[in-house]
Amino acid sequence: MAKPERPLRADAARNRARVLQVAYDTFAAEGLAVPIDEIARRAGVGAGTVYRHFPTKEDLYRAVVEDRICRMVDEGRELLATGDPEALYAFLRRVVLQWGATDRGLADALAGVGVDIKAAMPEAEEGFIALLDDLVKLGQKAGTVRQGIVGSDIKAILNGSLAMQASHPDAAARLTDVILDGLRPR
Amino acid sequence: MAKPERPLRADAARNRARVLQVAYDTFAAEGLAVPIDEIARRAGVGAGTVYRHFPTKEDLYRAVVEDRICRMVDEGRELLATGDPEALYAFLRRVVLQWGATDRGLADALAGVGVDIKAAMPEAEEGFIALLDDLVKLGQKAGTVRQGIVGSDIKAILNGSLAMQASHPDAAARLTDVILDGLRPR
Amino acid sequence: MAKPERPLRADAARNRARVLQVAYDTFAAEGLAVPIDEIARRAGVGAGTVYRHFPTKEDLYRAVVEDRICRMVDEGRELLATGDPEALYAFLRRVVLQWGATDRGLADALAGVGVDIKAAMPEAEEGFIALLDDLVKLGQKAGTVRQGIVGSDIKAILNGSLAMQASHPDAAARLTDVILDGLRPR
Amino acid sequence: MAKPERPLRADAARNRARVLQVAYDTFAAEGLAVPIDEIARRAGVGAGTVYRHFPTKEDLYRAVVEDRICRMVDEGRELLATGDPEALYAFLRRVVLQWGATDRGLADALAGVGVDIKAAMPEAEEGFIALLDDLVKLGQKAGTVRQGIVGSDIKAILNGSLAMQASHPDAAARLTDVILDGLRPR
DNA sequence: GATGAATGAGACTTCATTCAT
DNA sequence: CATGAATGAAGTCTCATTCAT
Repeated sequence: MAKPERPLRADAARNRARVLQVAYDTFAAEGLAVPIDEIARRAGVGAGTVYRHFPTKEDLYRAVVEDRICRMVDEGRELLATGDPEALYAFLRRVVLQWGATDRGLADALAGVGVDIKAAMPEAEEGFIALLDDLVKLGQKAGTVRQGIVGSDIKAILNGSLAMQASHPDAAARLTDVILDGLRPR
Repeated sequence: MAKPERPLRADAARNRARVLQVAYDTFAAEGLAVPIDEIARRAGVGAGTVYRHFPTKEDLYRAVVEDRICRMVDEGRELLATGDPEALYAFLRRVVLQWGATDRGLADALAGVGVDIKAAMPEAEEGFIALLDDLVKLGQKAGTVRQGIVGSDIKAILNGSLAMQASHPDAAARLTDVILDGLRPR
Repeated sequence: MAKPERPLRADAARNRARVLQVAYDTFAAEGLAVPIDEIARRAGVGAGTVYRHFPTKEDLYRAVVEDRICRMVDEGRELLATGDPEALYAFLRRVVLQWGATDRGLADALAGVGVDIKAAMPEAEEGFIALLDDLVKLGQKAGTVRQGIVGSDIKAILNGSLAMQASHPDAAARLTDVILDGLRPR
Repeated sequence: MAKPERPLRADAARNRARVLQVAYDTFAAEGLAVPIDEIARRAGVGAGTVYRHFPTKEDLYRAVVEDRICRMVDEGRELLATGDPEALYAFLRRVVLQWGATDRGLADALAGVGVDIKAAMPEAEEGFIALLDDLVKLGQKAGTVRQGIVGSDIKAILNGSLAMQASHPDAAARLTDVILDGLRPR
């Protein structure tokens, strides 16, 4: 996928991957305010190298988010493949409680803080919405999800749940179930 | 009430109120990243004047948020006084849809972005939680709110709902109802 | 002395004196970096009142220093009147050890930091030099001060001794005697 | 010597040296109140460059002072090596009259204005005191320096002499000899 | 005359981005 | 290509001085 353009020299690819990983860890742990120099330092490269791969800070952040979303989608696809009527709920719980707990950047990204996903990464956004659509339909067919709900609604609710988890981590598990209850047919 | 201390000179009070109003509008519209100088400019005062009233940027933000929370609490108290078993839901809908729609700073504040409300404004926080407790109990007595929920849970869910409204304003009305449905007894 | 111009209303005179006293204490204790607002606050007056009496911060500082120098001269005159051949040394010891220990502003002033005494307060400067001249002559007549020394030399050495006292207060008493020994005939 | 760490790129070393030189000249000529921006401008670099090499203004000042002190110590060591019983006096005269005449920052630094040498640069301070100790002992052995004096006393007296030179440059040569006379045995 | 609020220039510092090595 | 030094535009905050009350 992406745009191979030119296969990138081996060391360059290694650097790119390392920067991406470090940026992910750092944004997740400390938010978007971390200077690029700091990320470069932690990745063991010069600031210039970061800028070679990601021309602006926003580009770097976007790449991090895109990577995250793709991983989320991968996990969701696996759950979908099981055919479990509870797959949607299992997916949302996992994202909120496991990812959200360690990844402040993810919540921000989904909420549109720092980057407009839809505009910046239409493909990732589409894939994500498509997954949610599929999970919703699976549930609706099995009667575990109320009618009238679509994939983008789930994304909105996921946003909210992540924000809730970020601000009230202790109550998040219980309250996520409360919120998800609202998605079930009465 | 509050702290009379000294009634503040007429011009000072005028400027303080204007700065607070401008800061509110500006934070609401553009988030926390706006420079103090810009707020001063819009308020038609020198930067020094802002700093006289609010020694640090956080102090200003805190004052804005405190003001907002107090207004929210006032509205909530009115709804509570009607004794309507739906008062909790009416309150949350109003906060999310009417306030949240124009007030990005409010969502940030409740989510703890930029200021730790509980630490910075314990009184405002307490009053808010107390209101939510009362609204919850009213609903529980009338059977419109499920057992096991407490005021701070509502605050967490409100946070989430505001984040949701911020990122998906078009679907917010419908989805807020979905979320609130989760609070009702099954 | 000074310029009576108009005898100053009683309350104004009181304010002026209070500001001067507070400014002296504050500069002595904390140096010249203290804001005028702080001095006004400690004096229990508005900043505007300070500026009415002392149009600039330098004017205030100058007045403080002039006042100090006058007091120094008064003490020196008393010692001179005793006719004691050691009067010069007694005077210098007292100024360095007793005044210098509590009055950083004095050392700064004599050293020309913050204000040029000779230019700003020619009268005070002249009176001070005249005193030193008299003390030197008294000592020279009695054979306790070497020839070739004049009043302004003493002022220079006093400056140095005050600087020494400021930076090494513990050794100042002993070392002041060492320095003063250099003034005695061999 | 020093800390090789990494040899610093050629251009960086050049800029660092230039900033240090300009800072030295500027502090010497105009005191510590000069803004960093002004030093950057005179050095022909951006303010950020100054901050890269010297993270705070104090760091810059400290580096300037440390450099000065090291040069002083070097000169003193040379004089010591001659074994001349007058070495201490020659050293002090040279520092006061040649250095002090053009270097107000040096006097300030030794006096502890703006930076606490002992705390900030313990090595430089120790080396300086050790040199003075050696010079004193050389003189005491030869009978040119009175007993009971130690290196730190000389530092205190040097401080004073520099202050004297700063405020009364014309009389400094003569009066320095007077002060130094006090150090000789009677 | 006194007050203290307002002013606004300017200090220190940070950091996204560029570019010489 | 990688490096990391240089840049310079902001940002926050301070304070001498002025001026409306």
